[in-house]
Amino acid sequence: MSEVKAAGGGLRERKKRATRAALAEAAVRLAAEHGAEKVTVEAISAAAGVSVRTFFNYFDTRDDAFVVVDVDTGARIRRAVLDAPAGLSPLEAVRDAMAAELAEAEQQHELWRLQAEVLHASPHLLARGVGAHMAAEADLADAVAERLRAAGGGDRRGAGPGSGATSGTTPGLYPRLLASVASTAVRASMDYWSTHQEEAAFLDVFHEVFRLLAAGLPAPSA
Amino acid sequence: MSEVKAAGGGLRERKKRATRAALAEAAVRLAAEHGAEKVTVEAISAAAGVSVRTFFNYFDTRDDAFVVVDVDTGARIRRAVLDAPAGLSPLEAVRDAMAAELAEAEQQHELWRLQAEVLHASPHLLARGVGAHMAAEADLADAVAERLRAAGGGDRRGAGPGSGATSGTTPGLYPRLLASVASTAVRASMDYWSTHQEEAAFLDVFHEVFRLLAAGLPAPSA
DNA sequence: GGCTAATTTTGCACGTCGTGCATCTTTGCA
DNA sequence: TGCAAAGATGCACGACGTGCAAAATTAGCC
Repeated sequence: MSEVKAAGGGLRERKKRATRAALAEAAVRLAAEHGAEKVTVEAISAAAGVSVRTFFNYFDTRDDAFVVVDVDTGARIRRAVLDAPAGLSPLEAVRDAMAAELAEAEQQHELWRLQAEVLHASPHLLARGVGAHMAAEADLADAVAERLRAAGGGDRRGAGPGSGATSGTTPGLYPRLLASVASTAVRASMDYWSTHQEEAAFLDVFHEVFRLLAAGLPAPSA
Repeated sequence: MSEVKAAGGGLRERKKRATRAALAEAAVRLAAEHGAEKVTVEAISAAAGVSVRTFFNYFDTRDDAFVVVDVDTGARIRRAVLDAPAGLSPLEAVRDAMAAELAEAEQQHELWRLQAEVLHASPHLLARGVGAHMAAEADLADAVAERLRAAGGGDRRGAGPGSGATSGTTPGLYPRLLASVASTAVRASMDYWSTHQEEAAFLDVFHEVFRLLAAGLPAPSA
């Protein structure tokens, strides 16, 4: 079921990662050219030089190939949130963790840009993207809850179940909200930026979005 | 392609709405009982007393049946946002519009509850729900932009493209962000509430979420 | 009631998706 | 080199989703 191991030095792991990347890239390029709905699994597989059956060894769904997310992004963000300076608010910690990750992702400029176009062209895939990030969202909520717990020390008003979480229990309302809102913020930033690529840099949009969130989404005229 | 007309007195329209509702209800009930993935279109169609082909006359996708959203919810919310008292902030206007809509939805208590369970059980469908609300999200962004334009009058700092929108142009960053964050807030509320139905009323969770948003998502301990 | 036109439902054929299973090939290791 | 583990492939099969044309239902009219 699309098992994917973390970075390993072995030749096997390396090849698997390469194949997965090749499939994802082929999917995005074909979708950018012909439209996502017109791209069959057969075409993607052929472009990547593997059989159709193999495609489904890497992705559970055709659409997953367009949305591909680096598997250990979640783990890195979790760590960044936990390791962030104690002075930062949860929102700031999450912002910085995501910014670092996005800056990295933006390095493969062309492919990322193509993907943004593809996702923007068919909202259907945007939703799939949200789904792909949903597990990561849960992890993020956990990380936030744990950070709260660490910061709160003995007296952890609002960190226990109800608005936070003890490690091992399910996160409360606040961590979940923060995680989902932050994910949405990324999506909104990408969506806006993908239609204004010439006017603004993505990271500028991203930071403006978090500024608005931290300010409580006040009317822009005020 | 899943054409659905607004409320009409004709016998034809009435029957279409009834069939659609019957299909959606059958889908949710079957999913709640057997798990969403195990429910075939054939089973849903049989339960609703129509042919498989007819199912696809009402829904583009099997999953759409689980996620069904009242088609003119979007229009009602738009109107509520525009008609809200001038003293309310955009966030408050959106909150109240959504609260009214959700209070209405909660009237079919049992079915709504079942649906919440089904969606929560398979995150896959939650994502589909987001997708279903995506168009509504764009409408909401438009409404927010228009409200800003109306409130700002001649001097509409931040309402024009860039952070708002003139009616007819595509919404700026702020309206899009507000719309997507508000939608996410609803989703987060439902998600949390669906695991705490005994402890808290849904609308209480909902209002707490918007309180947190308006406060800029501060750490709960502060 | 009966007739006609419009709309809806239905069956059928077809292509694509996604999965289980058996087999073959490649990799890792001694 | 030879053996064991893991991945790739082909094949069969059920389910999804769509176009098309025929049958059934409804609305409007006499």
